[in-house]
Amino acid sequence: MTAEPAVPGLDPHRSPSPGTELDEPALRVWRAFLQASVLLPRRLDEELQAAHGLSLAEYDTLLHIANAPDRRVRMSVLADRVLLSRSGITRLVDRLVANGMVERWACPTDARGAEAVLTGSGLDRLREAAKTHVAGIERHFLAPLDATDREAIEHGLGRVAEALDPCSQAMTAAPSRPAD
Amino acid sequence: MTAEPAVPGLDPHRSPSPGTELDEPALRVWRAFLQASVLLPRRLDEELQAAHGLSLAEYDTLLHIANAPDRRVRMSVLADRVLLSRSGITRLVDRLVANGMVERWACPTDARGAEAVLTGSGLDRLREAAKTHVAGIERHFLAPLDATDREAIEHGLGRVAEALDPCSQAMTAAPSRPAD
DNA sequence: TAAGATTGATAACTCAATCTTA
DNA sequence: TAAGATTGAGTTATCAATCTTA
Repeated sequence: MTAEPAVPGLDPHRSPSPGTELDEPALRVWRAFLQASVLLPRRLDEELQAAHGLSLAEYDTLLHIANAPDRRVRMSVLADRVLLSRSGITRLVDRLVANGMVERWACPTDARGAEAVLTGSGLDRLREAAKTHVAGIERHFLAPLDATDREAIEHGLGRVAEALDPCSQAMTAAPSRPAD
Repeated sequence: MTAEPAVPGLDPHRSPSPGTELDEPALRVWRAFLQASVLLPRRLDEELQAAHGLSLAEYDTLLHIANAPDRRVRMSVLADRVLLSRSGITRLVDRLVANGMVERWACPTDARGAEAVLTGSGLDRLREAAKTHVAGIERHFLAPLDATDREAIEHGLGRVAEALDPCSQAMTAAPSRPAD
């Protein structure tokens, strides 16, 4: 008991080597973000899985294909959007193909390329799953946030994400409009 | 081109079955959060790995042990803190033990239990890694956020996380004080 | 009988190497 | 020679089953 003063250089209450640690408020923001960033996707994944047998990544992939012109996307574009590696998206699409939600087509303009194309069944699955998923986002993410929180999170985390990967921002900023 | 109007029921511009989709602002907050929640931990993990051969989860585990009284923690407590399953923490601690950063001791008060104990070498590794990690958090997470953003993120995402897992909040709210 | 921790089997990702076409 | 996509090997997580002690 009376807890050892904790590790110098790590515990916010002591400051042995300045610059090596976060002050208390900074630590609290960081931990709040870290916790939410683990717990929230995990919960949404569980709900999606339980209700529709889809993982969050699979859902997200279907959604990106569905929102693309003609409901077809190049594999590499898809990988960028879903924040997965090339091989990762190959395997994920393999699963969707095996379950009849997606078909793989050769790219007409570049014979090296492949396109993932949503099937009717895939669209149906997606539409069903969307109800669950949207409800989950509203309940677990949006509900606890007031207008100020939402504004700040969009702004702040938007900048954070943009700095980490400038490419992936097209989608976030201007959803499904060709030019903006 | 001129992008098909996208999938009904999924695209914010059309509203075929109300309640099935998020409005545009909500969608933007959500996507900002989702992107940051993938990209930021990934980047911090890469930096830690490159500079010190530690994953983010390993770092976090070492930190929790280090900040515990006596630098020792029960495995199950550790699992809760690091948001890992029981078997997950067993395997992670296995790696830390194999690398000499942690030792496994029998729990004195409950012979079923085990405690993870930080070694001197583990503490050294942690201290070194902390420099990199704190710098990364400041640079990639805190720097793009102004005071308002931080406040909102701490409050808002704090509530989000708390609703998803009431237990895991003890740490976030009151770091390393026995009673609060 | 239940709780703490570990082990076996499995899933989903990564990197590096490969194959095909530009 | 390089770019798009896939395959092979390895890593790290999970769940379910097991072992030990309360």
